[in-house]
Amino acid sequence: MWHDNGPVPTKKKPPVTAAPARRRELLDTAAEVFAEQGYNATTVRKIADHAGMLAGSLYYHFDSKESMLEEILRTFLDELWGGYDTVLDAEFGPRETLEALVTESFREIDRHRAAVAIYQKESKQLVAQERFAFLAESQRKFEKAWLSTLERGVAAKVFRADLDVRLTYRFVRDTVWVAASWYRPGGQHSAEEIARQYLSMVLDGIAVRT
Amino acid sequence: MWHDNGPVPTKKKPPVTAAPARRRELLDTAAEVFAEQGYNATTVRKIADHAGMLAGSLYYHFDSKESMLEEILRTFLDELWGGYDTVLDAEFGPRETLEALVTESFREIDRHRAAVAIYQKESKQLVAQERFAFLAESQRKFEKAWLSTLERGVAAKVFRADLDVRLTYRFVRDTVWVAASWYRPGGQHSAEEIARQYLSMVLDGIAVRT
DNA sequence: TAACCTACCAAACACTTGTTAGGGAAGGAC
DNA sequence: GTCCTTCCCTAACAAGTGTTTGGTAGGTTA
Repeated sequence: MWHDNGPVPTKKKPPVTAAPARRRELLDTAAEVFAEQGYNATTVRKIADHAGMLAGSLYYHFDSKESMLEEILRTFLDELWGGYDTVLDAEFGPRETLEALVTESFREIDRHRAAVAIYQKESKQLVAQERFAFLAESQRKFEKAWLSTLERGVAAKVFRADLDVRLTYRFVRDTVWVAASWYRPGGQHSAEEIARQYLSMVLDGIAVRT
Repeated sequence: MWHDNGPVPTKKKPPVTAAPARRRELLDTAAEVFAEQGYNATTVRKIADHAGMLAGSLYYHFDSKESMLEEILRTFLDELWGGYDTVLDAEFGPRETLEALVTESFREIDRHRAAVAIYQKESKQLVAQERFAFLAESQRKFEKAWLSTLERGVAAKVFRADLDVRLTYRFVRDTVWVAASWYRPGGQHSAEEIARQYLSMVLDGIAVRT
């Protein structure tokens, strides 16, 4: 039987609340390795190598490999929804909303390339675990935002009436996020340029108008 | 020192040449598990479970987990290029070629859903291994076929002149293959229907023409 | 009947995995 | 000086990994 003896010094003290700079550094390198090799194929020893330390030392900062993954994804989604909510709250017209969402997405890829790649590759298997239930919630919000934008556009006659909005949603969603697998910040195209090209394709098509 | 004693009966005789039906069955279930859980997260014991046997028994049919993966991908790519080459050899106009390639791709997803999902998820990390060099070759052929089709279209003024063909190629490629992650044969839409919707979006855009 | 082949099982192998426990060096606070 | 905190190392652990070896039930062939 246990008695509640107040804040017992149970073990070490992993700094959970105020995130030190070192913690961020380690998460960044971990995200890089996860994105490059895949989560399951990444061993904690590889992460430690890239960080210039030994495997066990990681457990001073984090209490499991999985919790590193969770924190990486949580941080990314928090910032993503910061940007998205700003767009959605502005209550633009459907076309402008779509343009802003796409542009914002490519900006997030620019800022969180590794996290997006991980999200895109692993989220499908992760949502099954209750620990990663926040992924499912994010996906629902995401779907709702996009579907309602497309439907508003069809209703306002700015998008074509014969559109299958669910299919269109899937196409747009996938194309946008999968870009994280080939996008390199500082490459030929900026995030805004890619967004412009993509929007021009999706909105007006690649065929010459006759 | 060894002497060459001719065709020595080295070990058992794994049936490499003529593929028995059982082999195909096992590869199909393996592909299913690989696609669902990811290659690295899939243990040979899980594959054996799904096949109703024990892990060691798999090694009567195959000589490694990796060789199962290789055979799955090889079989898929062989059939894929069967379809693609037929389209390319027909020498349609650029727009018709693009339509045929997209349609053929969705048909392949319909037939090899699991293999496509694996290919899409793992190929990037696999091409580094020399064993999977055939993936790189396939990617080169793939890129060449698409780029030349797009360029032909721009030259013939059936595709817009301000198109960034490399970006367009990436968008189309990704959207098509990533569909394997949500497509379910026997679902609401047939492969041809999805192809039609997708082509309508890419060619003519989703915006209403003004 | 005897020999053989096919397709599997049972049990182990060497190795890698994520994780933990204890210790210690460096540096600031008192 | 001593104490304490931060950050890392050394060394090991148990569980899980892909793979191998030897055996065997059942059918086919000679």
